[in-house]
Amino acid sequence: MKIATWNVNSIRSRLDHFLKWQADFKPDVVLLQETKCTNDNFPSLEIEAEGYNMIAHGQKSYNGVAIIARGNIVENHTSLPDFEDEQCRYIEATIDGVFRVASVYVPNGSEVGSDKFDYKLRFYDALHKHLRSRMGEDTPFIVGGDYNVAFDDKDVYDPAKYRKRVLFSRPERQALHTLTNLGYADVLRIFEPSAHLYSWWDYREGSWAKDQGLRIDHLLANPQATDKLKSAGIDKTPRGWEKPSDHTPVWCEVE
DNA sequence: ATGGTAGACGATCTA
Repeated sequence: MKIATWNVNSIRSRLDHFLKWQADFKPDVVLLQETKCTNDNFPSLEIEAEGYNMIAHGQKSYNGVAIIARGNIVENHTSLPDFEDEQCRYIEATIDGVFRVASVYVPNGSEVGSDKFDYKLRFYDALHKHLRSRMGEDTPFIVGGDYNVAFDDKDVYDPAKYRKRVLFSRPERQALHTLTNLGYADVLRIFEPSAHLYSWWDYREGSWAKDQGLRIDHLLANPQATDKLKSAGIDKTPRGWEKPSDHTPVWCEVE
């Protein structure tokens, strides 16, 4: 079973890319971020046409998350518990009653020290508390999304440049690591321990052509899901298409 | 300190 996460930067403007990728890659579960549309405007019929189900939690213009799966989806959260948030950044569901997934779109943070940066850290605190509360459950659980933070130097094309900047500053890395410290695995690194791999390339400065990216999209797995992992990778193909999202899918295969 | 690009939306805001 293949599970992927993808920040599509508007599902409506990326629908052709999504459908092509869906047909080629044949995922069983897809976790989307930055859908940028209300549930009413979500192109559900096209996405469901090939035998998929889906749920979404979206708003006008910004943010928005969704879960697409071949199996039966039962929604259990559309926001982080105990975190007042008008922005649509979290959705969680049970698939076929046997495993759990969540799609998370962590705030970008704008600039270190800004109000948006503070909001990002508070979001991480709420995410940490929620994932902690799920630890110890027997159900396999995979939380995929745009975490807007890179784990380590090898996840950033120029670590020195980003050391004190948003996406790689010390407080952000500490916040991201609190999640793995709970016992959730950074799935990609189980299979690719040392390669320089990225999931996002800025639209500006020809970053894609120069392969100047960051790995800020992650799949985190609880121990029960980690034990079932078979493979993982980053599918760079859609990033090379015309008018792409600035992010590309990150995937894993589980038993 | 600024600008570089993209998307939503209809002037800027967010990333």
